Amino acid sequence: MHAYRTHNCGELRLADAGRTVKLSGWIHRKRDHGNLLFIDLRDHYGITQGVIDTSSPLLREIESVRVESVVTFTGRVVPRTPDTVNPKLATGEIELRIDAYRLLAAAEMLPLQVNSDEDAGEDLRLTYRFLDLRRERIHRNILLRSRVISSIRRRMVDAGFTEFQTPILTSSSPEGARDFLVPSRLHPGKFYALPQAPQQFKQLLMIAGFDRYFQIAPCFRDEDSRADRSPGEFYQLDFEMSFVTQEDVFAALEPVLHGVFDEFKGGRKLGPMPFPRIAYDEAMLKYGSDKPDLRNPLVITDVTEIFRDSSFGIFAKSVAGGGIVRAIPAPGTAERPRSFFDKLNDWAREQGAAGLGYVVFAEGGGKGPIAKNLDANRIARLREASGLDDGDSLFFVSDKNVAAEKFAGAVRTKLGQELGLIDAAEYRFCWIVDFPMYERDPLTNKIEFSHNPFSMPQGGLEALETKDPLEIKAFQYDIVCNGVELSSGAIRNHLPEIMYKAFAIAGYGREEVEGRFGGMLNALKFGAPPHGGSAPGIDRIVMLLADERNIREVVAFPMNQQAMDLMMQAPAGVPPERLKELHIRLDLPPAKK
RNA sequence: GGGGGCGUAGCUCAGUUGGUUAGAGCGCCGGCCUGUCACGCCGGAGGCCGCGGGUUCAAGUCCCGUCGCUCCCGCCA
Repeated sequence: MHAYRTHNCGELRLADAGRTVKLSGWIHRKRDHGNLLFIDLRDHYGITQGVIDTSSPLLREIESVRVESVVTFTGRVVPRTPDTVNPKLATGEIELRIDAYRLLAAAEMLPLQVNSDEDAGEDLRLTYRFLDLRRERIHRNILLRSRVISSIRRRMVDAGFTEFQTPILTSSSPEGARDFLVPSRLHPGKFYALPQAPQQFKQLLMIAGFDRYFQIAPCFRDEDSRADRSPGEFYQLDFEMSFVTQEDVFAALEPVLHGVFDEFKGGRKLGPMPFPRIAYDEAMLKYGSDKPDLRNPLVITDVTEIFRDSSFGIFAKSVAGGGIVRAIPAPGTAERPRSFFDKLNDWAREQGAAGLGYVVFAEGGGKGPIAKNLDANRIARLREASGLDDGDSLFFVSDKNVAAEKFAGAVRTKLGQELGLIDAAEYRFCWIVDFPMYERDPLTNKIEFSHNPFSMPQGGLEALETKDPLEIKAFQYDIVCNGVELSSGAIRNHLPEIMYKAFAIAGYGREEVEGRFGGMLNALKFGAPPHGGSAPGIDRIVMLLADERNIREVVAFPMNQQAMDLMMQAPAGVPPERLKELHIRLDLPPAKK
């Protein structure tokens, strides 16, 4: 007989009745009837009910074992009587008559309850993550993560991609975030950097002729966390392809993502392929965001001209000062009480906006504070521009360009939620394309790269030499699902001359570019294929599929918001000898009390 | 770096206009119970009300400071 088990806790069925079996697992729950004791035994695979009564001398002993202790039960599988079958359990048609028992590891009193859905505080859950991970929901999430990654890997290999590993200890990358640094013992005063992404390595693999690369790649960025952004580290499906256009990249990734979502979507709906392509400018206008949630049917319109020189003074003044006015529809809200509009206005102020204007369409005209200050002609134009009619209302925001655009997006999202327009059981993808290559820093007034400086500008060298930099688009794209940015990607700039010119426009001299990105430039000089790729975030994909709102729910051992591992107690100080060996002396700020 | 929320028993939380001995559910300990599956019933232990200061006859409650967690902005192409 096996030492620990002949079966797992999820597999016994009616057909096994009569067999003598051995099960091992954690005591999930006990129901003690005095002379009859039920024990739910749990392992990774499921739960099986054990039962023991006064006919066994072991009853008193097993009664006293605490939940979450690890035990082995030996006994006979017996069918349950029809009235005691538990349809909620896969093993619910049988139970185990316990006639031998072994305590493998006793558990102390628990700091959090494994057999409960009760939401423990996150710091407690992270301190005792090994217990938290026993709990059904998070256990399932981590398992889903594993299956999703397997599925991605299989689909990528089937699509002709080759998996690589790239260095973890590497040099500082030219990307935007802060690096995590690792001191070098052999080279005092020098530091490795952990990769923010394997960006340069995957490009080098293309230059090396490997054609189609992918990696489930760990990425490290020393930036503050968010609910959808892991502190410190996260994983990407990093891939790159040679001899491709932007559409070739889309055509490669779409079936992988669509396939994975289709495989794991459960009962939820999934939009069709190909995913819609939306230009960045259009996304900012219609959705007020470069990561629009397309489940939200509301579309923003620009109504700046309708308010220009109008008698609604606040907006007319804003427009005269170079501002814009954006309108967000709220269909079917005309009959809502005044408090509906007031609450949204309060919310807008909380968000730091001046307020939220609105017009209610009724009886062929307009009602509300703004409508009183607008002539009938302008009301009619608003109605036409927004495509609304009696029974609907229209909200307005006015501000300088970018601020108004973004706040209109926030209002669109808020209205979508308030009006219940967003179908939670649906996945809607889109590509955002044609990102601007450059933007003007509002503070310094300088031209700078708006996103990735290594993207190929649309129009190539000619565009850089002849066009207004702010008009130049890049072959750069994001993939977005349900308002979550899954990745950025680009067709890379693989020609040194275009790279020098692109950097020159942003104010970087030839020497500076060579100094900072010499390795990459050098590689491009010896025959680089046109190439491009993308890197969807694995954690975010799993988060969407698991229907979780916090990314830490799909990471087995995440750090907390302060980038600390509460269980392993990282980061930690190091002994002075280690620092000495590294030639590092600390210069700490005054200690907090 | 900035803003919001939270901090009371091992856990999740309640705690009224400041007013006797700070409560509940779960867990823990003890007792009863032979068909439960969130078993039930009876009893018990368990509190620096995050920490420090202040106002007051009186502070979990009000004020100031501080620490911690979390959500958002900045930041993250």
